[in-house]
Amino acid sequence: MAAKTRQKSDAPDASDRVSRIREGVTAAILEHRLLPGTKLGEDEIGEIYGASRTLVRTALQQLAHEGIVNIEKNRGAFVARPTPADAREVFEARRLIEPTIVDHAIDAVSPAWLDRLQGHLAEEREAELRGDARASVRLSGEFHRLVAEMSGHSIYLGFLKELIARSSLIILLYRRHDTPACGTDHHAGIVAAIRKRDKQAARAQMLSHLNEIEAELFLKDPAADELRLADVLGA
Amino acid sequence: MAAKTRQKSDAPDASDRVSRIREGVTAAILEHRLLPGTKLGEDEIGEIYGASRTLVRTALQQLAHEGIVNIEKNRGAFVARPTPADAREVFEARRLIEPTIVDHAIDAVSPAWLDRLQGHLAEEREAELRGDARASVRLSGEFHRLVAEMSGHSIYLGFLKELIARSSLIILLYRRHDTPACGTDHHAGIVAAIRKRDKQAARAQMLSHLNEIEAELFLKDPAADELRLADVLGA
DNA sequence: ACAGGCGAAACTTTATACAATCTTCGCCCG
DNA sequence: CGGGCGAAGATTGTATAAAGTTTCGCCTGT
Repeated sequence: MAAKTRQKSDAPDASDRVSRIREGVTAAILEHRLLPGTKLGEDEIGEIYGASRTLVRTALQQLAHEGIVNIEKNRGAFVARPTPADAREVFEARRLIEPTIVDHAIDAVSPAWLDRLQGHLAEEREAELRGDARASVRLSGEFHRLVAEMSGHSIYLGFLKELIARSSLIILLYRRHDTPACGTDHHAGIVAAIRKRDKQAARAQMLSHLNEIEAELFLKDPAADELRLADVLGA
Repeated sequence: MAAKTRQKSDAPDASDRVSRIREGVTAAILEHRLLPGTKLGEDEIGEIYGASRTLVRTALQQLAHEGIVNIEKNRGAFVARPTPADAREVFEARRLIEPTIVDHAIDAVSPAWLDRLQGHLAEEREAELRGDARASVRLSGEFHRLVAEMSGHSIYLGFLKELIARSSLIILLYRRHDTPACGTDHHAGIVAAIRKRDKQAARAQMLSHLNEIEAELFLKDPAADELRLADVLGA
């Protein structure tokens, strides 16, 4: 019922064309194929998806609202470039919300959900074995999203989708080493706690998981312009 | 800086025309001049604001993303009608986020902010004395938003804006008595705690404030269709 | 040789026209 | 007299074209 209310406005996998565009671009950003600062021209995207600029524009506006695209007036849309301050805010929000989400997930636990979680872990392991960094990044985020879906809390799910997308950009921009996404083992531990219906352990593991991800980042406050230049030179 | 990143995508008070439409409609919904279920025709709104359907459409899509408008394919946009389940989710989320927000607000406390808070309390009292229910409803929500702005946490602010807007609809739909919005006294108490920089008291007061608001609601699960009929008859 | 300004091209923004879909009202049939 | 079918009207979804803004290159003047 709650889901039905949002179904049309926010359809996650609707078959209409604007959703296809949105998801295509989102995937490209989340898999780090589109780097922060990249210009997303309307014609360009429209040609790729065989759609008119009207639809592309709608999709880009949605992505802007989700915070992974910036629309600058009369200049166009660009892949967002979160600042270190943004990064800290995102992770703080995740530390606040995700422990509560796992709580709810445990309340909703069922064999079917455990299967899905287990299957996801398998996918993650496989991608990492393959050395497929893109798939790893994507699956790593999808794990958290899966737990949120499991919680059945549509508002938390919506918030978390936004936070995950931004996190992906943040990790790309600020990670220290070439860490292979965030540890698959952490995810396995969280699933184990969910299976045991041990809320306290699940919350604690989720929290430390998030802390470790953030700890691997290099979040210094640069003069924003310096950063911009440095990145451009690097790319 | 963080704010600048979101400025264009999410501009709260930008001078462009689509923002004017969005804020006009939002205000109408928050002040309970537009009731849940009301159809928002594109031509209709466009004529009011002297804008073409393109701009109206953009504004409505943003409102849909904020959760206060539902867009049904090929049918149009309607003021959202949150279910009791939605209502419980919204208030749970607020209970999670707002105590943390007041914490941050206390960290950012300054004479200027205290003045703004005090001024807002005065406005609220005045509106209530005038018996201006519309202004009361609006100001009551704006208080929470003000605290969120004070916290300087742009992500929490964005989330809370959404939650406040939905809360307004929920209160309209499900309140038991004609309670004069949520108690101004609570707000005064919260401001007092902020002034004293007493985080524990501020969190506790915010929490009990939210609990009291929700306690005044009548959140039974009706057959959705029954509810719809009852409302229509009432209106 | 270099700085400043002018102009054209490319892009976004906005408006309008067209197509598809749904709703509604009337009519016919049972 | 009630229910279902069908066509007209209205509304949304999509595309295209006109308008405004920015940006970049080039030219001129010093």
